[in-house]
Amino acid sequence: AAGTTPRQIAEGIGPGLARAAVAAGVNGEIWDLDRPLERDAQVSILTERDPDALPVLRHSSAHILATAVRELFPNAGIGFGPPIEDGFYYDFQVDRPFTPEDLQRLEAKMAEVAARDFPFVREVVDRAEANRRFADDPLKLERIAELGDDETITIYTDGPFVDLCRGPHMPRTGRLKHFKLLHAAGAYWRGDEKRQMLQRIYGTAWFKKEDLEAYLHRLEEARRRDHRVLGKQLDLFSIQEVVGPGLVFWHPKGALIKWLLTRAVEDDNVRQGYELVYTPNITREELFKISGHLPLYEANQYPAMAPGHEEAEDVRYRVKPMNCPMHALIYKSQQRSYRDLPVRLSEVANVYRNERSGVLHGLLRVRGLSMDDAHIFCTMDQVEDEIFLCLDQVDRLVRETFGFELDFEVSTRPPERLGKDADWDQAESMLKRALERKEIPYRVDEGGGAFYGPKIDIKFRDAIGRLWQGPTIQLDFNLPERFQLEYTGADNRPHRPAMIHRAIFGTLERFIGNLIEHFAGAFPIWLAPEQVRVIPISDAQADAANQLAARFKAAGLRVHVDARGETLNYRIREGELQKVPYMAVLGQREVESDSLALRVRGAGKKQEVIPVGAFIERVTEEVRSRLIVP
RNA sequence: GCCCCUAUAGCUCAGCAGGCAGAGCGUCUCCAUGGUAAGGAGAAGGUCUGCGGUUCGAUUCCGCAUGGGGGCUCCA
Repeated sequence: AAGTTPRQIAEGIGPGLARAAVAAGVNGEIWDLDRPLERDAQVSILTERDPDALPVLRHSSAHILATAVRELFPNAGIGFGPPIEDGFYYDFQVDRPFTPEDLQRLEAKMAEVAARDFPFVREVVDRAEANRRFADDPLKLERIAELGDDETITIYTDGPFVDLCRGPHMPRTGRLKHFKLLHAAGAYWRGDEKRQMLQRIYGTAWFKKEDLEAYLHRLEEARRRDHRVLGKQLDLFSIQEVVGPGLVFWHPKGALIKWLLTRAVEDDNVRQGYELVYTPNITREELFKISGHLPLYEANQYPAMAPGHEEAEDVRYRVKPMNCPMHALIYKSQQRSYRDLPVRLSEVANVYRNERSGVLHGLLRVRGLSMDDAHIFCTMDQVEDEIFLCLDQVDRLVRETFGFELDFEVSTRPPERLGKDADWDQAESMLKRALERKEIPYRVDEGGGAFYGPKIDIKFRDAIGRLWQGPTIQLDFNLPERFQLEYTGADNRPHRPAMIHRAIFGTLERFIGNLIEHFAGAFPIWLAPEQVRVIPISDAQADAANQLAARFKAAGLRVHVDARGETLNYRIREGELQKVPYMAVLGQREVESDSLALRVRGAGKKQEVIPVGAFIERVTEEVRSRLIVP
């Protein structure tokens, strides 16, 4: 009914629903509870059972945080406070950074503000009024100046706090009950690193106590799986100061996983018709001038080295940050006929990128990367089939092998780009057709492609629901041009091939980091660096243990014997902590009957005594069933 | 690179309002020879990240550097 507000309507429905209402939708559009309807309309009330209500709760929570900040820090400038996944943040301009004690005080103050149950009041103002109201807040004035003339400027007030905001909000602050401030950090104003840095406070908010607790538990679970901690505990890798940040040492157990993955992708490549190549780690920088990476990519490259012996002063070498130009050179090293295409070159190669120090993070962001890289040179007409084969590989190596659920996104032409529109049309439709042929649903990021070609980005979801960047398939119109790559067509004339970059695991560092967190260090039998640990109960079984281990080894299993002079309990505990999938305990009874007492990782006291032959059969079969290396 | 936090034994961490450093685990030795998540005893092990400054005296306070962490920006 025109003239009434959604709140009035909600309150008319009944007290139960009115309490549940957090925001209103009018004719499918999100509206404010206090904005009177301009004409008769269909009104729907968002209740807290509706997942769409959470962002509203969180946005209001951010305002309540700002309300608390203003009470404790009256001079604070107010930045932005949007809802984010699982929570909210708000940026403030304050004369000193927030401390953990500040967060505690603010959290208490927020509870107080919420308990006072202020209504969120919406007010429409004109530009002059808005400028007057926020005259002492330069951050807000900047925002107001940017608002278009056709935009409605709204102000929200909850108790003492007034904010420029588009809304919508909960009806009252009292709705906020289950929240927590998580941490404070610096953040650039408007996300621009050239602008000043504000102090950001992150928090989370939920309708139900159980949801908040479950969320905090998830955070705890993520910390428990941290690959940097597990990497040390399980002795998988290290990063050492004398060598430098972002440079990974793979210890024997981590190296084994890396080796298995490398073999998996190399074997699959060969079966798929790729050819393996090896290219140098350093090159004269001329190469990157041709490719255009210099000077464009220079900030991410290590600086040039001195010339080699007897070389001119201006001949400089660089360690390579990517393989593409080298693979292009191999393509170019001979005349190519259309009959030779596609040429598929693959290489698991070490490349080095001089990443800014602040971005490094364990295995997930490093400076020395092992890329499972490949480049396909083909005719434009072959692109679709080649993409299809790449998707096949992704399906086999990532989805089937690890059971990851995949998420596909196609990024199309950006405003600034190279290449003819006709080529982009064809390329984009081929990417999409390849996905459709494989019956893969995908999202489209319009304009999200690189300047040199469209791409498919693939993300995968780990055991606790987090999405990670996985495989990428990128089309490139630029390098074939820069390197003047050609093939002779059926018409006996030179043509330019298309080039596809693709990586299945991306980088082995990042992928293994993801795997460590996904499995929480408890790798499945086919990936576990140590598959079986043989534990003789006493010295009397030591020889038998070594003989048993030799039989396992002969069957292709990765086995260790723990015959240390420690108690059985102690060694069992150690095996569990090291997350070894199987422990084969050997006492007098087992030795006499050629059997072993099997303890399965995580199964506790539950154990079975089985004949050695049966165990070997069972485990080798288990390995074979998910074998990523034939 | 930017904001903040942080650095003590191989690991995880106490400690020191400024007076030549401590625990648990791990390592080594000895005893115990065990039936499914830590048996007992003893020993070794530290220029308290580095360089400056303040001070009679600095691991402790201050500055800078380096590494690490939480974010921002960037990204595989």
